[in-house]
Amino acid sequence: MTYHHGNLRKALLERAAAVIAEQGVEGLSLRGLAQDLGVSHAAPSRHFRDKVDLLRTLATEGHEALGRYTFAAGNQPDADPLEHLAALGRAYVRFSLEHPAYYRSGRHPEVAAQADDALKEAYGKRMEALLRATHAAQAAGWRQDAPALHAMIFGLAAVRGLAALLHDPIFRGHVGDADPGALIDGVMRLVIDPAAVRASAPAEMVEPGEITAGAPDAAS
Amino acid sequence: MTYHHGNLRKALLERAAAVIAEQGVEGLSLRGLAQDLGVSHAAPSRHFRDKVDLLRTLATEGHEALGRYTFAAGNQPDADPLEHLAALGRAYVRFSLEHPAYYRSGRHPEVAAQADDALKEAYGKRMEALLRATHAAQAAGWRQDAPALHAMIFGLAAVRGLAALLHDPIFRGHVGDADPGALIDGVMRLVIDPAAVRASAPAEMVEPGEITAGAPDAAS
DNA sequence: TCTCAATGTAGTCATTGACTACATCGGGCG
DNA sequence: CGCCCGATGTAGTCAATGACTACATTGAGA
Repeated sequence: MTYHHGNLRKALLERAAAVIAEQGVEGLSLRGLAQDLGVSHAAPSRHFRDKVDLLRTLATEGHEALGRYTFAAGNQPDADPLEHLAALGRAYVRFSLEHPAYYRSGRHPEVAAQADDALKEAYGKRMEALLRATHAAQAAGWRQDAPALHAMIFGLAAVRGLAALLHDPIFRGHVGDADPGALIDGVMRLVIDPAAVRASAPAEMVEPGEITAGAPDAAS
Repeated sequence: MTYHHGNLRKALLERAAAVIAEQGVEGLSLRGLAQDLGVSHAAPSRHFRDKVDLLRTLATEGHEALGRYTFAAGNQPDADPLEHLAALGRAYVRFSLEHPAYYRSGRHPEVAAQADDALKEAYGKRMEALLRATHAAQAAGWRQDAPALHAMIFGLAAVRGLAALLHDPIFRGHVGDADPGALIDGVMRLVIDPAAVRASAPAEMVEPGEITAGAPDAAS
């Protein structure tokens, strides 16, 4: 800690995440970060070309972490494809609440406008995983009438919008006391909508009385 | 135009909207605005206390305009409550594409964090109108099993999320050529889901078999 | 006509991002 | 073993910006 810091890059990312969680991206300043870590104001430039570069790095990490988080949440071995998809959606929203810095940096307009290959690839991997899960759910009877792309975007829009609402102080002020957990479950039930699957003709065999019974073939 | 501008306040709002539409909120500067309009750098402070005050004014105008826009789009006299709700949703997303400055200022985190009474009221009016439309749709058989609040938030999250996706360059890059209009229609069909209503017991008389017929094209 | 509130101007300061030149450290190579 | 050089951090600087203060101009109404 004398002249060289040790791992300034990592420290910058961690401190930035803490600041963003507290004050949002708008409250982040490179000079403030340097001061917090006890280095000179120019030190961060050795690790990040500019402010967007730091945010983009955080955003890329966030997409990768979100991928692991949703994978872990959706990987219950006994879940049928519909429950799997619902679990992915619930995990997405919970992740946004538990890791606000990842959420905010990942959706910052400057970052999206200046995305690099690493960020695009991390984003693309999530989309591919989601599309696979969507296909599996459709094969199990969910929204079979819709194009897979529309069905995927429908689910993605719902969870992204719900996360946005839960991060929006104006919305939070209007719905008042609502418990986020109950809201997430309730909304995701409307997105996945097992009743509609049972009402239409299911592709796999589903007994019309069982609600969440196990369709064993959960295609990873 | 010699010493006094005439209507600087209005000119500032209009120019700000144009800048935001082009470069986003991040590209907006009060001094740049003043220069564009040929006034001194301190002139804007006579009409807006600070930058957030200007954005908040734009956001409030935007919520009011969105209310009128959706009301106009959803007010087809012969539409049933489900089509009405779907029209509101489609209008929301179209509005966000046609008026990006209203959309972006209205969802800026600084603005949401520093909302004043006027903004909260404009927001609340939209929520009330949406809740009424949701109640009507539920009375007509839509998602009757869900609490009205959950059903409303489900629809709101879907359209807000879809708008966010359509404004996100990374998403746009991944879905490629997709036509926004077709996407909006396709996703809203999944949100409103007339088939599920007809499959369960409808409150109003609905003939099973017809899928998308009957509704006059909600073009315009 | 005179007054004064509304509106615009000029000057200033602190903060911030970004750039350049210089200092220090430490590992690999002669 | 010692030197060299790339990596890392420092100090200084500049332009852009938001926000503040003091002053100037206008025009409507008492």
